[in-house]
Amino acid sequence: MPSHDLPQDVSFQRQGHTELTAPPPLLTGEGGCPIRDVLDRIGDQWSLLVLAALEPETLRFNTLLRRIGDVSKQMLSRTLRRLEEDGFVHRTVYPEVPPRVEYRLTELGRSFLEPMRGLVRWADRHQAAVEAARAAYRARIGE
Amino acid sequence: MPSHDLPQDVSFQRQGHTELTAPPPLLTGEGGCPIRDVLDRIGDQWSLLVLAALEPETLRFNTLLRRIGDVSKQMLSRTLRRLEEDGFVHRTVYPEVPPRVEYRLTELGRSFLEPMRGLVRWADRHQAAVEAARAAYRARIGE
DNA sequence: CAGGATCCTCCCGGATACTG
DNA sequence: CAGTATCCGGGAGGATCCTG
Repeated sequence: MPSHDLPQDVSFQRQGHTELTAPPPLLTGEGGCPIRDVLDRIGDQWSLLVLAALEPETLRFNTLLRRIGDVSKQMLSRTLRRLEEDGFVHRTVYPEVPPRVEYRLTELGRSFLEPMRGLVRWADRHQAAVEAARAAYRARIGE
Repeated sequence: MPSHDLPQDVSFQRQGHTELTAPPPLLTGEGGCPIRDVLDRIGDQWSLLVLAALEPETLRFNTLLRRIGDVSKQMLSRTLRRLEEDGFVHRTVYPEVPPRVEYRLTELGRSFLEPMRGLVRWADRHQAAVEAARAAYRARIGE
């Protein structure tokens, strides 16, 4: 069986990006796959929610904790550090007792929410369609 | 309900959480936060990559498997079933021997990729800024 | 109050084998 | 070829305790 695979278009695989003909560039980028990048950034459970929470106003750690509601201190801390590291969030420590730490979006972080709005709008608009598709699926198979 | 913005309040908490601090639930006729919805849909490791792979052309299971490269059969199978259930992907079985199954995007699935492009474009444009922020962070602390 | 350290649990997801 | 069933290890992430 001569079925040894010749990968035809590996342009959005991790790392192994030997550049070759990409018929329609579309979502596959050069070098690192942009979709992978995006996923690495916002694919986790909390980053987006933190950004959304900070969108209207600067918040302190514990306030953020309560606002999101179902995130643990550990995860919030990790998420914030990552967001700070990536330049999405700015952290300000006020040398007071008790300590006060405020988090606010940077311009970069704010600019990121822009395209996110498109996604949210999509979810809004097509929620019914998705629901319908699920119902149809259940009717066809799930039953 | 007009096209709503990113939540200004606690309206993006998961339902089933006893509310204590914030008064108004603001938007959301019923407890779903759009951001949570989006995350639930594309937050997983593979959905987006599958959609992207199917964007230019209809593909068969094993082809898809190789195209993505680092996904297991199990996860691809699960992902495809979820995408089919949600109406993003259509599955066609050809009664042949050996069996042939093709996956293609539905209009819904295709429309979803539209706002995704915005995100990809953002990642493209700001990749350098993120990298710079990381370098600055490392210089400040990581060292 | 902000968050690090530690422990521990659960489940995601890869590998493999099997079926139609 | 197109999946499903089973096993299993590693990591995500919650709970708790502890510091400054």
